[in-house]
Amino acid sequence: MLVDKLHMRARQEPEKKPSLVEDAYKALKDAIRNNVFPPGYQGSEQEIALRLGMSRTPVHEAIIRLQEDGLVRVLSKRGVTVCPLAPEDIREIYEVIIAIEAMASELLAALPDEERQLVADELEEATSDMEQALRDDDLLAWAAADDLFHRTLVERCGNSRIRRIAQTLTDQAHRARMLTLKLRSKPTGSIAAHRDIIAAIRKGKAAEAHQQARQHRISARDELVPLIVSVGIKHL
Amino acid sequence: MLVDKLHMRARQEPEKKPSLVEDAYKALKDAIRNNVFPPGYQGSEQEIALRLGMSRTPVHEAIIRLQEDGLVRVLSKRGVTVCPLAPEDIREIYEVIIAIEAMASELLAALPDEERQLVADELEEATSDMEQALRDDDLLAWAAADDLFHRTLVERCGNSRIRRIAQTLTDQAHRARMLTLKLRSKPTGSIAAHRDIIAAIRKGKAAEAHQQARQHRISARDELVPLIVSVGIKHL
DNA sequence: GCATGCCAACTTCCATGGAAGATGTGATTC
DNA sequence: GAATCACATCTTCCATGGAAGTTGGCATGC
Repeated sequence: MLVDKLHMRARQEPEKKPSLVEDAYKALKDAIRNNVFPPGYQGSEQEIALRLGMSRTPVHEAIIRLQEDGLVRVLSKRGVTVCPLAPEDIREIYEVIIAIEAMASELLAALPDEERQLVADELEEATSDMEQALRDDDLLAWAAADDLFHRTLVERCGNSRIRRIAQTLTDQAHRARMLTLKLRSKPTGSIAAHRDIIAAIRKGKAAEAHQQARQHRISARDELVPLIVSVGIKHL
Repeated sequence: MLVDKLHMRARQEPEKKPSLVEDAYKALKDAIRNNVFPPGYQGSEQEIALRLGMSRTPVHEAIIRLQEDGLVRVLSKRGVTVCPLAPEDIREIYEVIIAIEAMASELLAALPDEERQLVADELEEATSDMEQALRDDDLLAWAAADDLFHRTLVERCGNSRIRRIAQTLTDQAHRARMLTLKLRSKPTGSIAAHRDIIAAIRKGKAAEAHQQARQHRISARDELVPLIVSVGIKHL
């Protein structure tokens, strides 16, 4: 235990201390993700503070961070509003994801052999979870496993900035993702695409991994964006 | 004048109102960029507030934003410190830039003809400025023109998230850039590379524009990172 | 009925004070 | 002389109040 503590210190991990700001940030982010505050919702910091049982200050500061993340917007003296996502925004987000994840895959494929195989194993596990979920007809489990695959991709690539950017983007896109999940047909194609990416990583073929990941996300975009447009949703 | 105001409103531009937080944010960012607060500098919000002639609150909130940008870090109860950049960070930043700008170029090349040529003209202008600066032996002007080229690339690509991410990254890398500017030999190669990118955009060849921009930034990374390592700088 | 202007009720924005935590210094103990 | 502990001082963190700005409604005038 003592060793653990020292280890933590040595690892430069500055010890998490739960602050009210952090609590508010997480709670609000979660509330937005799960449509507790639907897009377009407008409320006051006072009201949110009351709901979270804290003062206005930590709420205010959490909202500053959420605004930096692009999730909310404060309308100077008129309250804070949850940013709605237009199809245009989804397109933008996917364009960045295409570029970012392709780079992440490329970096993974350039890792030393041992670690590369380890990551590939993790990716493979997430992919078989998707397979299983599909057999069980459990869309939510499928989405969770798919999420895990893509999260692993960026978290293991060795670039903290890629990880952070990808996280912020998927936070934004989460609502759209949940919507389209129910709308489209069974996503059987993803599994094969994931296996292609994994294979390229295993072989250490950076260019191929890049191309496969890129194509996978391009396909996703080309499927989702028209779908969203077709249902006539202006924002969500 | 009245027309202007109406025009602004119509354009959904929510009217900039200079708030103290915004002032503090810009002032601090600028101070960090220009090494007024050198990397590793540690100070208190109180002190900064005094220096900027305002209360602690707006400074505190500005620092939250700067922390979100990755420029500073607040050490809970021990002051705020300016994040030093290790060579590792430079590598990370460039990896993201490689991916992001390649995508931006690709998007530019996919624009409708008219706008594409317009942007190409802008890019060409920045590039000839670089040429001129090189003839004048004015490194600072060269850097400014080079900056403008890359900024134009991402600002005109039609993706606001790409623009934002690129801006944040270049803010972080600015110090490193200024340092290496003096260290390396004359950057004559960039001009040809820029022209290749411009040509691809003019022709509307998305894949080629992507590849050219990517290669240009890869070269930059492969030149800068070893350079920084070679001078034995651990962080800056 | 309709436009106009005032006003009360909100909102964020900023200042300030106290609470709690971190740090370094010096007294105390052995 | 070295280790330990109390404490003074500095820091961020959070609460709260007042200032300034925005909005919607209501009275007023025609």
